[in-house]
Amino acid sequence: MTVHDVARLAGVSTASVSRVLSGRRTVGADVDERVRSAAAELGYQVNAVGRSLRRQSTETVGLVIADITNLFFPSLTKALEDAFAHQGLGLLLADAANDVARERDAVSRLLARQVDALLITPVSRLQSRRTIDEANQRTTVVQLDRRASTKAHYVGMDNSQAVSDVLAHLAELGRTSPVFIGSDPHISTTWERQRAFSRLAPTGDRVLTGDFSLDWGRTATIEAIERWPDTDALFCADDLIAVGAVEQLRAMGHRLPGPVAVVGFDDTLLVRLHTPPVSSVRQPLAEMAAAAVELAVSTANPGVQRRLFPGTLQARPSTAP
Amino acid sequence: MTVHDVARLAGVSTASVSRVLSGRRTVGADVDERVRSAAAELGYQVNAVGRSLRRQSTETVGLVIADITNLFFPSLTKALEDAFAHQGLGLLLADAANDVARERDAVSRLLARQVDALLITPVSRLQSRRTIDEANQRTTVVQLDRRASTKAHYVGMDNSQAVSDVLAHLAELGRTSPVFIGSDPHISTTWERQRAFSRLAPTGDRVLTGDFSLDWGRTATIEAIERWPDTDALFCADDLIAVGAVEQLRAMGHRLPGPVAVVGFDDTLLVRLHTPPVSSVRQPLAEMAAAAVELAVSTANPGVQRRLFPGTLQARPSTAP
DNA sequence: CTCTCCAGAGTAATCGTTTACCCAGATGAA
DNA sequence: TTCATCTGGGTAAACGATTACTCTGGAGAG
Repeated sequence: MTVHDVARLAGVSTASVSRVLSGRRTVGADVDERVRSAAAELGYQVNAVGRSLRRQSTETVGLVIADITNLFFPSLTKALEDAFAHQGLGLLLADAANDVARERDAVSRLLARQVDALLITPVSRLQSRRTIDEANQRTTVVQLDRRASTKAHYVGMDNSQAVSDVLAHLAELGRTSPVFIGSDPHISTTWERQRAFSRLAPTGDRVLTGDFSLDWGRTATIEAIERWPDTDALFCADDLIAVGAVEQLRAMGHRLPGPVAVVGFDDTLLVRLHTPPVSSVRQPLAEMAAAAVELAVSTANPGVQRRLFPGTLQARPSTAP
Repeated sequence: MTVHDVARLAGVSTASVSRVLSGRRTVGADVDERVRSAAAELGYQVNAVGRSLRRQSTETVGLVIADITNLFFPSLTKALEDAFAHQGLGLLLADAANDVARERDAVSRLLARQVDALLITPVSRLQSRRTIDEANQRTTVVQLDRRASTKAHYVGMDNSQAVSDVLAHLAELGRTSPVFIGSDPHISTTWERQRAFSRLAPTGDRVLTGDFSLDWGRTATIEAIERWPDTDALFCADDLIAVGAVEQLRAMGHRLPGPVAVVGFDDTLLVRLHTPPVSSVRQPLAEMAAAAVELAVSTANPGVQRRLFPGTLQARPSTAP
């Protein structure tokens, strides 16, 4: 079922069929009508592969997610899928499973498929740079949430501002001795949040780093309370750690809300549905996705763009007085 | 950068280049060597669009997810991505956002892209049927987790067995008056679980149906306890409802573990990290994904396949004595 | 020595669509 | 009336890779 079949049935040339169906040039009323009804009769649908080859554009963008089991990324993926589908663009998904080598592989496969743009949440702040820079020479690359290269676009949250907001919130409640529980410092978001904390918090040197897990939240909590007994807030680099911290505090006999507050990042279902609910910084996913679309489809090249969006603290019982 | 460039540099024909790089026919040792080094020198990478057009195969499968915000589906997506990437197959993702019209759209877009197979978790047991049957005439369709048509392959969990296992577990603990809290009965899994419950449970007529939400879990719990005061277990169609039920029970002053047990489906992070942890039936995602791959790539057509895998109850405090 | 067969290599057709280019006829201005 | 312009349509050349087909030379069988 091709344009030729439609053309034959309609008694016109393939050029006319293409013109009618893609609407890229006007044609006479009768030809238009004949083509449309022929196409309808045959149930013809354009073959996107042939079109892509000729047009040199696939109307598809690649998305490389650092770790799709991390609850935050499905939310981001959904926001992106929404935004791109709205533009008629498909999303070719790949998971890097937190592994730089798999990430490089995924990027290479997506490039071979001639994606019109590549979205990526880099696995590692340092080690993903080369992969991104190489890809950036072949297509438009947009870094999302995390960043590893200054040569490619970036869309994310203003972590500095977010950290500052959270600290202000804590201070308002009289909590002035927070400890930062970081996750893996190879992750750019964690890294940025931690640096902002060090710069802005009264107890800026109280920082622990570990990995992305509930257990790390638990052990870090024990360590924090032990090393700094006057701790009155645990500022966690992400929600999973925050939940671990809350669990540990309760296991240690603390009440929540109580003497030690806990706050996380990303506002995933995890903290919203937890008992008690845990405060967390929400990223404006829809706006970020819209910005990603804009950068991905922009033909004009006004240099590398960096778009930072404000995060908003969702205050919940875990930080209540 | 095309086969022509490589051919010119290597001093051979494009046919030879293609043969070496795709490895589909043997060539002489010197030609092989010359082509490889020319390709390496130019950094040539095959253009998958051209290849797809000629080979009439995109090495890509489409995945239409009913609702990607439903925590279970990201896990499924990850399992699928893993399994298909392993075969060198890409995953083109679309979200139906729980809407039959959007689902139809997504399917049509994926078909236009000539996906080699289409994976789908149908939005509605009844209304998705036509979309699936139509797609099934154009490519191989595999229904996953949920099903709407008997004419297309299906890979899922044996809900009957799972329900039976859970009831046995409850009975062992002396709980013989369970209530089933269903979700939207248009969802095939919910529907099957509910029917199995009605058939197998001693209190098979105690069934409430609502929607996929925490709040429904809450209100259903209230209603259940009110209508059937001897209720000793809440058998929920999914984890979100189960968590809602647990929350409501606690709000009503029940202890957990305690007189009323709660069990859910899908074993998402939600129930694993909840306090108290909630029992749930785990689906064997990796096996299901492997089966999906097998069906998707199978060229031989031995008729419509139905692959059911056993679920395993993860017993946790919410059903403890 | 002749004939068949085979391996290795090249030529060119092909996949389905778009579009550069061309042509005919009509329109309108001078 | 003449010439430039415009409109609507067709022809055929792309896009990039694969592969059916062809050709050549050599090996092996008889």
